Amino acid sequence: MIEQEKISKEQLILEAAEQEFFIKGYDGARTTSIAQRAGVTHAMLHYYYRTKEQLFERIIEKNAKTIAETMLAVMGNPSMPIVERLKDGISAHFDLVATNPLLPRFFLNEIIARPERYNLLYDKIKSVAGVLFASMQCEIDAAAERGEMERVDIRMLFMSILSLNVFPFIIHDFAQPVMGDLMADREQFIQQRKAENIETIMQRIKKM
Amino acid sequence: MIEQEKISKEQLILEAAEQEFFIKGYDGARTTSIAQRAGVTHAMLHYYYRTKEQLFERIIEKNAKTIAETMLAVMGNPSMPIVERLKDGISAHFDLVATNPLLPRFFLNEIIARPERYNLLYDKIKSVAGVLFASMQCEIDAAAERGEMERVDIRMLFMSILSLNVFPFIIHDFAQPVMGDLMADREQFIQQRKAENIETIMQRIKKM
DNA sequence: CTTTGCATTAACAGAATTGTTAAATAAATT
DNA sequence: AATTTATTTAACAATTCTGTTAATGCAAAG
Repeated sequence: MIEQEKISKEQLILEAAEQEFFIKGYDGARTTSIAQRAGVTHAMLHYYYRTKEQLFERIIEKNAKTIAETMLAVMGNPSMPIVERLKDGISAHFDLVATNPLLPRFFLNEIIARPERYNLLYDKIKSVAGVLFASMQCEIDAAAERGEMERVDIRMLFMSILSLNVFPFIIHDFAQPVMGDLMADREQFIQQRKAENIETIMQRIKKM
Repeated sequence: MIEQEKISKEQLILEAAEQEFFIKGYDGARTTSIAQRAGVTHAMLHYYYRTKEQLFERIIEKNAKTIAETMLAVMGNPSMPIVERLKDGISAHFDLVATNPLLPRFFLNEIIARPERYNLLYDKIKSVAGVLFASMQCEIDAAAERGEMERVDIRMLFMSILSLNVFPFIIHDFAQPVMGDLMADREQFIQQRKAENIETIMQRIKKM
């Protein structure tokens, strides 16, 4: 035999489940449909993952790290001066979202439908965010004092960056036919969009 | 008897359904749960609306006008000079989203899960958008020529405005505990956020 | 007051979906 | 090879959810 393409059925099921859950959400996904997509009987799905619930947990686990990384990425490289740091943060965050374009909508929907489920991840984000916001606000205030940038509220800026970086991927499929040729070449559009977001935030914090 | 608070059961069911569908989506909503929320037996729901499907259609119909209006609002008042018009558009759009904060996420989720369902509304938006983009791009180019603003692509600008105006409402519940006191007073936060979005876009199109 | 039509309820039927099990097969271990 | 362990299948059980129906109540019109 050939050096088998030994992608185990267990793995196939996991990948099929991710696709299904990302597009249809927990409630919309069907275990039979996941199994079909993976090319196995649905009894196999239950054999490996017992319940739909537990299979879903595995998908969450698998992506929790990416979610946390993505959130952190917005903060940029702490060793850079603040303006460069912000630029770096926007860019790194945008790239991570672009690599996992379905993740934010999925995760937001799930956390809205069942907030209690995500207390672990959530508490972590909350505590880390508080500290990072405080330290970055400090740097911004200092830079503003030196006349290097506008004094702005980091939390508002953060919300703007998230909005600009995430929302275009949420409306991607909806917007594509409306935008003429703008989004025809995905790679090109993504690069343009990234530049646009950086430009927009840089203008916002520019000393007036 | 008193001049009865004659909110018909039919109406109660419709309102309960809207809440349920907006939060949980079509798949997550349960007809029994909607009936319970409305304080009627679930047979009543079927008596008035026949199927879950048809009840859902009614919710879509009821909100289609708002959706269309909201999309149009971004374009602002055509009789104003372009820079003022953009400012007006952002403001009007933001207000509409703030009044219907759950609508965008609901609608986007539904259109992503079942695109074929919304061809009517969709085609309309598509044809209108093409014309409006073209005419606004014209005005922008002319204003840029006169040195009144940066020359920008209206479609990119549009996407930025949508992102800034819609996304904060999508992450509202998630962000609130993370943001310290910033979002404690809803009304105040909404006003601040609106100002922030206008400022961000105005800076973006300012002549450099 | 009785007939007509709408509103309401409870009980039930059907379908879809998740989950189980026992038997069969294959793979690995001794 | 014999034994054990893991994988796979098909059939089925249980539950949940949607939708129906037939009986009952109730209010207005004649």
